Amino acid sequence: MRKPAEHKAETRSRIIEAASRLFRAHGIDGVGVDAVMHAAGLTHGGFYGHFPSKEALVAEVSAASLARAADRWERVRAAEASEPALLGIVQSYLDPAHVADVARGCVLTTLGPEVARRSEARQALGKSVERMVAVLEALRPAGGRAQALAALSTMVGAVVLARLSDAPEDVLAAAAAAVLGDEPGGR
Amino acid sequence: MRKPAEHKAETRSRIIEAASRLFRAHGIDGVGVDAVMHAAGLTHGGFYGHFPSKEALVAEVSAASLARAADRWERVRAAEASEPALLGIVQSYLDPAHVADVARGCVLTTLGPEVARRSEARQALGKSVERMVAVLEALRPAGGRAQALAALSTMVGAVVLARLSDAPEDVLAAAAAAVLGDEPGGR
DNA sequence: TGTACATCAGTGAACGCGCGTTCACTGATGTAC
DNA sequence: TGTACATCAGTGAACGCGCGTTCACTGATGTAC
Repeated sequence: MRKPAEHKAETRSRIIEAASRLFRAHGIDGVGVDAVMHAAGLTHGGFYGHFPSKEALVAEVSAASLARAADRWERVRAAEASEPALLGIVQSYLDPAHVADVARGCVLTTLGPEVARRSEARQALGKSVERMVAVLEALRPAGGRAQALAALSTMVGAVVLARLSDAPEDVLAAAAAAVLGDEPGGR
Repeated sequence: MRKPAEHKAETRSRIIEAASRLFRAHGIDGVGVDAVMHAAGLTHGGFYGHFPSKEALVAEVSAASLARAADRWERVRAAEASEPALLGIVQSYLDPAHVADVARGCVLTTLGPEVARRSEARQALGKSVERMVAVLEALRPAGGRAQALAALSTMVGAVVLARLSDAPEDVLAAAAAAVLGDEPGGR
């Protein structure tokens, strides 16, 4: 069954993409190696030709998913002026569609606590978080890094809470108002 | 082995308390019924005399843990004036000790996404979240419910991010400044 | 007050099942001649 | 150009193990007489 040269790398990405969706939707411990391989159109035995362990897949998947989010933010920042770029990033993050689509949701909100318990995966996330904070800071430099960190905290927390809430829109709207500074209120 | 009348209820709480610590520390799927029962000083077979299923335990544990947090917030609110009460609540939530002590950490930050995937447990959380929001709103009524929701989002997100970060104090300090309104910056 | 019995919280063996991982094998492809 | 062989991505059976759950049993306690 030997395949053309780049075939293995393609299969590998297919495994990562399948795992990325499944882990976010059902949790890391909620998805077995065989389910991932099946979703990638393969049988479970082949897995260990691509990854040394499930833990290694988890680390790579977490890093890859969040890196993709960071890429998107940087692309938006490069393509638009600060104000519309910030608006676009915040509104698409704090969107009911993001809350509903767990399988494609931001890793920080879907797997954050689970990844925090796994040192290998945790460390693989750091760089992308930093890039996201940097984008937020660049889009509103006056607030400095602290305000960027607070904004990201608000966004992540709002999506987590919205997924637990019966009225997700309220949480999202409140968080968007706070992050974008529309009438922060009471200060 | 029949025990005094209230003994069964005491055992039940012991199971809930053990599960509460273990689930938060290792994730719901990371802890088996036997580990919970062992931590409660019992053998696994007795579990089903107290709960119909692991899922039922998960729902009850989530609800109980968050209700305890809501109790604490309400007690602080009742005991102190608004300003010190808010300061106390926010600072103890955004404390490095809270980030480090996962086993006793707020359910929203330790099990949020996991609970969001389990409808029974998710629904059991709603009331306590609402109580926490109500406390925040009461402590700063001018901002209304929206600001309270945003503040809770920031606090939850900050602890989640801090647990993923190599510099948790930065995230916590930034979130505390944003929530307490010390120099929100750039607005 | 003392004895016999019913209760039932907790025990521990057993169940079927799915997990992560290993490994001997297959067979399509690239390469050597 | 055509044939023989080596490679190696992927297969699928098998492994030991721990899971959630069931169940026949135990034995300390409360109750009835």
